[in-house]
Amino acid sequence: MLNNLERIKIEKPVDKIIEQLRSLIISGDLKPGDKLPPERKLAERMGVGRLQVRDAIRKLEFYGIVKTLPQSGTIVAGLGISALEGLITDVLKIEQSDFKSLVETRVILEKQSAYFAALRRTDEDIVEMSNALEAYQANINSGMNAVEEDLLFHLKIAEASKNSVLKSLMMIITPDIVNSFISLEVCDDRNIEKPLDEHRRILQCIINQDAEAAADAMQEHLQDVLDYSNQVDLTKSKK
Amino acid sequence: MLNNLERIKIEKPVDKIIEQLRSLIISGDLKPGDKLPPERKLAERMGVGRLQVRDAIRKLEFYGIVKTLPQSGTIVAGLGISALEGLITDVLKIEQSDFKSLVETRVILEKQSAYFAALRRTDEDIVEMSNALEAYQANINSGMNAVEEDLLFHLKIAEASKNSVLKSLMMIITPDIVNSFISLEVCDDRNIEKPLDEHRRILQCIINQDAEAAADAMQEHLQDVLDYSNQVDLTKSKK
DNA sequence: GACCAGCATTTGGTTAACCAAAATAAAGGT
DNA sequence: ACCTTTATTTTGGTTAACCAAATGCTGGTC
Repeated sequence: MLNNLERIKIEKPVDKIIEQLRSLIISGDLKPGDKLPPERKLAERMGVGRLQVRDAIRKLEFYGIVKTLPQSGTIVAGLGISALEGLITDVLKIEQSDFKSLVETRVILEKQSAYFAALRRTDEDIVEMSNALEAYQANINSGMNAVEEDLLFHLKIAEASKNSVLKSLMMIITPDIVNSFISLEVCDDRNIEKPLDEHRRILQCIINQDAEAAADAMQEHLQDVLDYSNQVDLTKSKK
Repeated sequence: MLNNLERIKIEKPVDKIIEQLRSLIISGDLKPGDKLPPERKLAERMGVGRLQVRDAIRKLEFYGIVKTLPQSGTIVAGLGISALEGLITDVLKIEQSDFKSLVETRVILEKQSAYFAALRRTDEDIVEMSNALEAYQANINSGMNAVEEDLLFHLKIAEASKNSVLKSLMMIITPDIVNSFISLEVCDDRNIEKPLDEHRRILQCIINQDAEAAADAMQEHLQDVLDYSNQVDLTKSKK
């Protein structure tokens, strides 16, 4: 309904600064490893406040593009110029991920997560996953919204996979998943029993340490969403 | 050599603030959707400067946990409390990812990336990937370090996969990969021809639109690193 | 009584001044 | 001539004051 309003182009000032930093680096004389101009100089040259430059550097540092040493300076990290060129532009666009890519990637991560969880789960992991599943079931039975508990169950699987990066990436895309689901109104109240059964089946495969079956069960569980995302993509392409 | 020095526990103040915010949210009365205390109150209550609270909120906002509206307040985003509990703790630890998880996850992403690239690549993508491969080859032939060009080739494959999220995630973990490689000195100068051949083979599979073969070629290409990461993991567990 | 204009307060955003650590330059001693 | 030591400048980090927009309140008007 308010999707039309979302298109207000908010060119946040920090993004413009990042863009200028990008051209500064690409234009040449900033090899990886040597330090870029101090914050004051950058602020002055770009005609903006120093705090905004600071924020831009923070964001770049968060992505590992630069490394700032206190009271010493900010250096560009090991990643090279050629890679940076494509990198920074997409850092800016990382939020506007399209729904299809989002779901597609989620399926990949979840499948592997279930696969590794089946191989590596401990007894404690089983308890955690079972508890999450029960909370999910309880909310469904009382007719409440169970989106949180649904995600919590998937998160517990990721924990059982013993792969911290896999779990972190899943958590990174999870908020986008939720937002997309809400805005697209996918979470309608039909099919309240089916996902519950699928969750139970996934858990059973993990308990049995059958990795292939767990991955398949997860694939099937997410297949509906995947199909839906393809439909959405088709309808959106008409716009 | 300086790995011993890396263990200096730097409990950055902003992380402590995030931790306190977490307990604030979990402790109860902050339902998702309503706004948390203003920055000044938080700074006063925690006994820290306001700018640090500000940075913590920025970081949380970046992860989509909260949403800050200018001149109005900061609200916690849609994601629920139960999910947040596990989420924020790992946001703090997202940087210290262990090498094995890093490589393992990279293999997953790269395999799928090659798979989709084979299915969806355009003629323009082929040109881009070929150029990256040539640049890689040129640097190798002249005896220079080709890490950047190596990654650039993989990045072009991700672009050809037409999955923006997949590409973004790969770019998120790439800096960590590079840092780990450097600190562990994996990139020794032996085997300079083998990866080049593997790159060519991967590209050929993608051009042929043979998705399975492309994924297998990528798997084989990264198998050495994967094996090495398992060794490292074993040696590190002795420490 | 409902509604709206206008004022005061709240709140995130911004600026400028200041601080301490680090790097650099300079001086002095060997 | 070289190294050590010290003083100065540079640099990121921090604090406090200020700004503009947004919210809530108040009083008046219809």
